[in-house]
Amino acid sequence: MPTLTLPDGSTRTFDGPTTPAAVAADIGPGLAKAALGARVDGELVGLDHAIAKDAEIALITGPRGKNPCDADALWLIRHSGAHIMAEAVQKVFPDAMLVYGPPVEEGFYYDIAMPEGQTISSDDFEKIEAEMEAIVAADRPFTRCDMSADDGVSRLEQEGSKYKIDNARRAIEAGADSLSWYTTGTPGEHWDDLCRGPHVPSTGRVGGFKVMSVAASHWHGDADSDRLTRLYGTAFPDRKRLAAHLEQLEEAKKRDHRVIGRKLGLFRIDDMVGQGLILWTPKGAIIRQELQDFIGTELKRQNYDPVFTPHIGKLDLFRTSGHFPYYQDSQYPPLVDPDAMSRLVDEECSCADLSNRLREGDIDGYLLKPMNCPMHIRIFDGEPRSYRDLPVRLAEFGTVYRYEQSGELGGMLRVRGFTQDDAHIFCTEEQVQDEIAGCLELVQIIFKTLGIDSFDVRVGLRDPNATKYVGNPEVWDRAEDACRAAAETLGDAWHAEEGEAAFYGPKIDFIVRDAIGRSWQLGTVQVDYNLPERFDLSYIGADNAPHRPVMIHRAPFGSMERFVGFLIEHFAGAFPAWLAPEQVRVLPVSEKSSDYASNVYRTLRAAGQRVTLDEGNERLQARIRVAAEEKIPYLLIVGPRDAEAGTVSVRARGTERDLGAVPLQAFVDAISTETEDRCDGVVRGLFGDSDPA
RNA sequence: GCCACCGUAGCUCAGUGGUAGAGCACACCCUUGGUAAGGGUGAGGUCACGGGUUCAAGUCCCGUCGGUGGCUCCA
Repeated sequence: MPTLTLPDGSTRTFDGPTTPAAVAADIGPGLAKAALGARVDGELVGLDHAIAKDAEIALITGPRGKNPCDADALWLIRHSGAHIMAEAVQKVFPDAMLVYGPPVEEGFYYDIAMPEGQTISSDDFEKIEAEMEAIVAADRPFTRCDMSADDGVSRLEQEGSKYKIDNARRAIEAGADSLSWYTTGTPGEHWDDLCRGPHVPSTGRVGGFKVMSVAASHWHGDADSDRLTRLYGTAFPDRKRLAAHLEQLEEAKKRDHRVIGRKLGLFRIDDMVGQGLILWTPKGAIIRQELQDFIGTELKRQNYDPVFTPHIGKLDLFRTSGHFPYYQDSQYPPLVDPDAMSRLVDEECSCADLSNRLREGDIDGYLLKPMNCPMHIRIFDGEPRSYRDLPVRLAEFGTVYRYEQSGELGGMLRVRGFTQDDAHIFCTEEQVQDEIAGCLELVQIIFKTLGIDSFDVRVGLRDPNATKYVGNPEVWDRAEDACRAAAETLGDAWHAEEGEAAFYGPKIDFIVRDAIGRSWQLGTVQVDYNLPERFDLSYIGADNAPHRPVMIHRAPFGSMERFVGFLIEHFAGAFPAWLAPEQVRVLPVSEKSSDYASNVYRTLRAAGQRVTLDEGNERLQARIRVAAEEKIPYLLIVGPRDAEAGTVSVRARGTERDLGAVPLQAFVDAISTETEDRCDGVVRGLFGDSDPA
């Protein structure tokens, strides 16, 4: 006699074992029709799930009206969508073997092993979708069939799919004592697939779906294992929500920094220069320079010492740091000294030999620096240090080069040459906590000033079961506590991840998402016990004995390239005035006002604003449209009326008309304050509207 | 690096093996217009690059380079 408790606290008692479907029917026919699945004692289950004892139950239904779809409902729909797509694929490609098809954040995928020589291309999507359409239209029930583990495995062995056998074995190893299949329709008659479920009650409940893309993947995520075809799809309860999702994706693409960057002329990647190497055009350079100036003032406040170091250094430096040859795969090959090169040519040295001898250290060469720390360490070590000198904070916008795999490169977000807003803090063990706090404060100032409020903070801790870490455990514990405590000061969301620490120390990373939903690490703060050891760093303590300093690596922006790439998307190109490459554009109504317009232009220039004068012979509307597309924060429209009164008509970005006319000097003062204070809304404040755009 | 797709004017894109196209941007002319596209004319191309098939290739095939998405990596 199970008694079930509903989310509102009410209870219902049943005579014997029951199912969510029966519970829904008991409540009402509407709910019975709308139900997709249920959570029973927190576990997501199908409507046919047997409930034999008292439990808490929440029925899951599709969305009503314009409400967003419940996450559980979407999960069920997409999981079922993956099955429907798999069935369709096997109809189109009968020899395709299925591997694994889970729901994911934006939809689902199915990994498929295609027979030798066959591929799925985007041209096939239409055929697959047509088959899916037929399966959905038939509205066949998802029917679950359970088998004992032994019977299930022998069935799979008969069918001969090594992938499904593997899935089953893994499930059994994880503790499953039976295996289940889901049929889209009648078992024995219709298509089925090994699956733990649950699913929506019938195929018709997957109301809107689309095959999105095809990509390669590896079995078990192992690059050395079988190559699979991964087909991505998405599904929604209805076509309307699918259409809304697709439209949202289109919108997101318009925010892509590669699209906006080209449109606004912020940066270029040039084939002739090389993959993953950013050319900062004048407009993009302004944004970067403003950011560097911004953080520069904060660094001064926090007593950092700026330094400059070269782009290349001897291989021995990076042998000592451990970067070479350990990370050789992600470095540009070393540069060999010209004299040494001549000798090698005389010796008829082969490439393989050269590579070996560089690795062994027989010949020296130079490396494009993959990190700045070894250089900063040599600066620290260049003079004797007393505990009274600590902490030493060396800061540099240091450009580093890493030979990232070509398939990984993307716009400004993943590149081969980038400039870190890097600094290394050399301090005592006791100072670590305060120094980390100082670093986080920097990150906070940056994020707050730029209005970045959606980010993840990940505290990377060591994996308690691994032995790869350097430094002693008590020191690690203290550093990890310091990282946690510092993250705590950020208040909201941070999470610790075991095993995410670097081998040399724990770290705090700041992670954001780009326009199309991918995660990227921006700022980072890392404690390092390894490099001081490798370089044998020391300072003289109060006890007149040498001690090992601790190093902290930190880059609040991460890299200028990635940060600006992200920022372009964050602002969708509409930068606040202090960052905008062009802050103000003066638009004379007609040539009659061009003298006054020049006067306005010169006044703003003299006040240090980045201003242009558009004297084109287009109509005012056309010039406004162009300026609006260039996302210029302020347009000053000046005509005879303004010339007469000595005013400017201010049109702020994003407004339909000008805010009104103000005396020229009032505007100059307001925008100067707005840009100097790196804030928003001062100009608008002139018009009694202090809301930022 | 791997798999799939893509590469035509500065940009966005049409183009069925048979003479290279459009819109925007650009230049010039007309227009002097008070808040998101006034009109006209013109210039602009080794169809990514290199081979091949064919009477004929932007179009078909192979290779290279580059881009996109994903996988794998990411000190």
